[in-house]
Amino acid sequence: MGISARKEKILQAVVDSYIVSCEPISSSVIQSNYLPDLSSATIRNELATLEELGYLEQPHTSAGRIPTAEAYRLYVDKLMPKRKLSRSELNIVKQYFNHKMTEIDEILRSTAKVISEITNLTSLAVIPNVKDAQINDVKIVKLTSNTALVIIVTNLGVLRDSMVELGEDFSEEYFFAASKFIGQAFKGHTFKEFTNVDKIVKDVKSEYKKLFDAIFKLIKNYAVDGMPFDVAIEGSSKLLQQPEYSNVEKAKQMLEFIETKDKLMPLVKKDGAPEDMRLNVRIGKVGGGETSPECAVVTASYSVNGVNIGDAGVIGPIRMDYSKVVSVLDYIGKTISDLNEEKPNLNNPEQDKK
Amino acid sequence: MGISARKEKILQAVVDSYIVSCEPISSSVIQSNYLPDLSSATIRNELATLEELGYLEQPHTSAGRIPTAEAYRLYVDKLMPKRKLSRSELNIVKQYFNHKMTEIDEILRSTAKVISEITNLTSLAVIPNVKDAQINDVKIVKLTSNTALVIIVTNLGVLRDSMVELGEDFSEEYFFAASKFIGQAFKGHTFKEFTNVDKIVKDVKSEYKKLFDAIFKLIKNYAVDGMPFDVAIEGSSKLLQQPEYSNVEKAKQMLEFIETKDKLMPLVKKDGAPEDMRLNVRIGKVGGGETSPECAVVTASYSVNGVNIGDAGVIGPIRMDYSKVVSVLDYIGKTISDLNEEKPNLNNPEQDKK
DNA sequence: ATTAGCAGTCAAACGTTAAGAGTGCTAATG
DNA sequence: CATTAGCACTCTTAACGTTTGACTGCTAAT
Repeated sequence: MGISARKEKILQAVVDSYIVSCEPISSSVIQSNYLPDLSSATIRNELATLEELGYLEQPHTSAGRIPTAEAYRLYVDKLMPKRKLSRSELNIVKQYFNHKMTEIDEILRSTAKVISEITNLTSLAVIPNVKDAQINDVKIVKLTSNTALVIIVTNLGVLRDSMVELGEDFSEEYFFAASKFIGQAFKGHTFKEFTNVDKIVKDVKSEYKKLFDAIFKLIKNYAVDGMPFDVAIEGSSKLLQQPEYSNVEKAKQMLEFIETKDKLMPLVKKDGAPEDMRLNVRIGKVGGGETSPECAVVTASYSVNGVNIGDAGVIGPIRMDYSKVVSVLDYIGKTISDLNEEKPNLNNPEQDKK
Repeated sequence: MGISARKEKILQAVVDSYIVSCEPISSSVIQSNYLPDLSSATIRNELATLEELGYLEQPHTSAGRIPTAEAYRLYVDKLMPKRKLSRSELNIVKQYFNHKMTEIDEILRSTAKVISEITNLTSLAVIPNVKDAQINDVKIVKLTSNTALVIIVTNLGVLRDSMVELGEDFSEEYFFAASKFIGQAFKGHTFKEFTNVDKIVKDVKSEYKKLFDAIFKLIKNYAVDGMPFDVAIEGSSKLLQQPEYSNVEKAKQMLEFIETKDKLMPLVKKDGAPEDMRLNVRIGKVGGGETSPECAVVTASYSVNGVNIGDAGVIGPIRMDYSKVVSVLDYIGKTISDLNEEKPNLNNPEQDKK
């Protein structure tokens, strides 16, 4: 039960136009730039109905129309033109990803940078969880008399190291041997498998019990909470380039919102949408609560080897170039997947430069 | 060859006043709020001479005076009142530092957060170099067939790990043994000692030669370049609270400046000032070049155990509460030094809560 | 259903005026 | 000679009224 094809065309014209100009669109510009075969009066009639339907609004009686959140929604889902990245944009992406990346962190940080550079918007990248990552090995290294460093090697890369504290003073040799034993115990399993307490706690040699328990607890934490909270933000200043934030009050509200990273986290998780959908588009009062500003968040889930390593995307005014954003996110998604020829040392294969 | 005591009093009144109001200061407010025993006419005369001396300026003929960069300079060096932190401010600092911090990164990040929270300004913290840190141990852990992870334990904390790549496939036992040997070789030395190539390359067992060389190169890099480039920024949105950035253009320029972290780095290094001076105050065109905006940067060097671990401070409009900023930086400096009772596991000693 | 044409509306731009804040100068004072 | 009262002068800011021009909505014709 949609709207007529002509209405769709007109709506698309309004959104397309408004995205670049950020000014109310009049019937005459639609006519001259998009639909020269229709009279402006006809377009005016259609605009009036589109306004009744909730897709458009007028700042005041004698002004043009601007799209509502509904209009953007429809635009993204149906009307938006598919765009290819330009040669130079492709090159920018390639340059960012043509060197080695050892840490998940680094990949996401690069992703955020390149997204911001190409879209000219503020970008964000999060590491939501490593639940699905597979543990390849666990290494334990003695640091001081009662602390040891635990390194978890996964199929995605090396995890930010964690400290464990033990009451006793064990030797380096003890940790070396323990590493081998404990590494074997976890090897091949995903973090997710340790969500339930009592799995795989089979026959732990009593001498390693304490250490094993500490590391088990560590891994369980990863499985439950995901990664220690990390959001990378790039290009905050890009926000101020947008005319909707020429009002400092609005800009401040938005910047504050972006800075409180815990409010940002839930936005990249798609609610309701099917799990396999890679793209997540939120338009309007994104945070739900009253405090969250009117804005749009477009993110994509990125995978290496079929395993989700995180989400990245943009945050900005509702009026953004969705078409460009989507194509950038899409292309980067492919590029990241391609990164992964060797594990866990995610190199970019040389033969890529065909 | 300074200015008269009365002029200093008046100048201080202007700066003090302007810092809170951000509006041109008239002779009458100085009289009523600061120097009731002088007539406004006398103050006007003094203001006129102070303007000739380059300490003040008028936005237009019939306006009050605002301080120049020179005035702030004098204010900071001489006129500024010494302030004590309030009870609640002290508590904020304590709360930030009352849990364990294992990594240098973490300390600086916390420092940036607390500075921003108390001063209500954008803060920054950098890790300029670890040249003076002492190496306690070096651990090498096998990751994949041809890569290994190197962990350098210093008296300040654990360094962000680095990857080394070796042509051959060595066993875990090999790395374990190599760790012991190589750890011994570097133990007790500071990074600085490896600036010159040929020191301490005494008798390396030929079997470890290759690995040793790789790690030696790594440590030399730390010695020369310092830490891999890291600047933490907190509270960018605080910038927009300042009236000088109610103009979006100015705000954008400033945010962009803050975001290009490589421009920020040189600002925390004091040029010309004696090495032991902990405080670094820059006022005016801080970056030197034309592109850098008019602003002020106040940073302090922080040390643990007499070793410099980094610098942190604030960046904001020239009109900032220097007195408060200096006292905050000072107090935090002391707090950080106190953190270090155990090494390298920088715990906050329990007995601190007297 | 479409469209030409026109009256009506409203924001933004402009010019004018008035108010008010603050100075510099002059002349008087101790 | 330093200080100060007093006043004329300057310049910004706010307020107000007017004009301009951009669009629309409606009506009547095709």
